[in-house]
Amino acid sequence: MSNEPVWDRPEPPGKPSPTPLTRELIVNAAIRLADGGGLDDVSFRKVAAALNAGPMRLYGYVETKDELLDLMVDEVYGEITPPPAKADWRYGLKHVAHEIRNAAKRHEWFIDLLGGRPHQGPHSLTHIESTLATVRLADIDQVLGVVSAVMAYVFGAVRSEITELRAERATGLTEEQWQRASGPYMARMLATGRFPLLGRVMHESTDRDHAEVFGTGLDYVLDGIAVRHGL
Amino acid sequence: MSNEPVWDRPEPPGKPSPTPLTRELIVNAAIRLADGGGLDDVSFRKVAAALNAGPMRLYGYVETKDELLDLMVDEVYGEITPPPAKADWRYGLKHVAHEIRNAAKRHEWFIDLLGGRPHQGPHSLTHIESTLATVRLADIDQVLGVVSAVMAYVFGAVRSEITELRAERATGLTEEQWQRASGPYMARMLATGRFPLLGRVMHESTDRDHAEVFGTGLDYVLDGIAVRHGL
DNA sequence: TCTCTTGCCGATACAGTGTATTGAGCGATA
DNA sequence: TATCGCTCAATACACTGTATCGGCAAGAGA
Repeated sequence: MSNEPVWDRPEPPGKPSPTPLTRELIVNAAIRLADGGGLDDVSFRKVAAALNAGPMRLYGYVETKDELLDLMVDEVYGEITPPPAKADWRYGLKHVAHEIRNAAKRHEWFIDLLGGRPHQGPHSLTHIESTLATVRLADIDQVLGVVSAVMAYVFGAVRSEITELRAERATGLTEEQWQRASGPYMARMLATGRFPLLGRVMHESTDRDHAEVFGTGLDYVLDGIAVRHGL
Repeated sequence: MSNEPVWDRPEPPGKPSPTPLTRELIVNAAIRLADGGGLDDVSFRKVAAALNAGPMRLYGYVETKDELLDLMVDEVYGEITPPPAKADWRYGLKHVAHEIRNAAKRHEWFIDLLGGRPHQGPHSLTHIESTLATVRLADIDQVLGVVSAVMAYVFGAVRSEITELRAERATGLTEEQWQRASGPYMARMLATGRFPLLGRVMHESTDRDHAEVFGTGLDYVLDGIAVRHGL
């Protein structure tokens, strides 16, 4: 249970222990592990081992694994630079969107954690605040609606991009190899003739730059906002 | 590893065993469990127990747990009714969007599985095909771009909605109770004065109907598509 | 009808997980 | 110096996905 947030719970003060250890040290170690081998490599035992400590030692600094994951997410939010204070709403939101995408490129696990639970860490909060500030509409409900819509698109788009990237990596990088792995099955399916458009997508589609695709989709959302609110 | 998809791998033929057991039975049992207690309740042991079988028995029908999850996702895709064949593109995409949202309302775990791995099941494929078919643009790249953008928004929006719903449920339904749980911490944060807009959101914001909020965001995306492609 | 073989099912086993509990050692205080 | 309290590590527990193995039961061949 323990829904009481912990972002400002104090750490134990001085630790003349084997290695001094901080919550920050723990989070950084966890992030390094996750960057290297994915979220599966983030276990209390492995994180502790990376810090020359026993697993149970961590519980002095972090109450539960979910809390550790929250801390990791907030840390990444801290890496995200806010849009220039007086930026145009459109430029500002674009900035935020690409900033999140870049963060997810650096830390692929980030996107897996993003939608899953509420983010109330200090970095998350300042991030939301600065994003809301970009949209200068009078009605706060409209501001929230606009930001939520953009974020929804960003989360969804980044997630699917990372997923695709992982899938490519898993089957071995090249389209060639994919043909050999999922190919036979997909070939059979396409041969049924029930999926003509999917067939066209797979055969005719030119693989465009991912960032560009992301930007185009984002422009749909921003255009829609512009027309609806006359901006 | 085993990237070879399994959607049409044949089942073992006759089973006059204690209970006959089918892949479909297994998937349905898993879905029932997940509907009841979330994805955490989907373990081979629990699913097998629900079918009066030993855990290892399932491996005759399902190669791995990930495969079981894929099958569950595809089953839910099967519940989604496609848009009317000759529907207007806008109406068609709206239909698909709400259909997915409704499915996620029935099966909250669905959205957790959605972005995470590629969906190549038969129901998933026909779903994608019929969605692509609603967008009648000549350039297949544009068709894909439009559908991807809409789906990205839908996934992101539904995910955050379900997440919020779960959070409410966890802290005990009422705003009142939330105030007592996360309240003190958030109150402290807001009291710093560093998050004026967030404060306004929490205090002034009227809690609108979720479906309506979802629809408004969706309209942003659709409007943007309309203006970009002159539809 | 009896035997052999084949294939499936369940029990057991293993490595891993998050975390509760317990015991030992050490630093600070009385 | 003796005691208290705190911290860290070891152990333990329940649980996960899955590999392996042993037995049983049904079908095939003589």
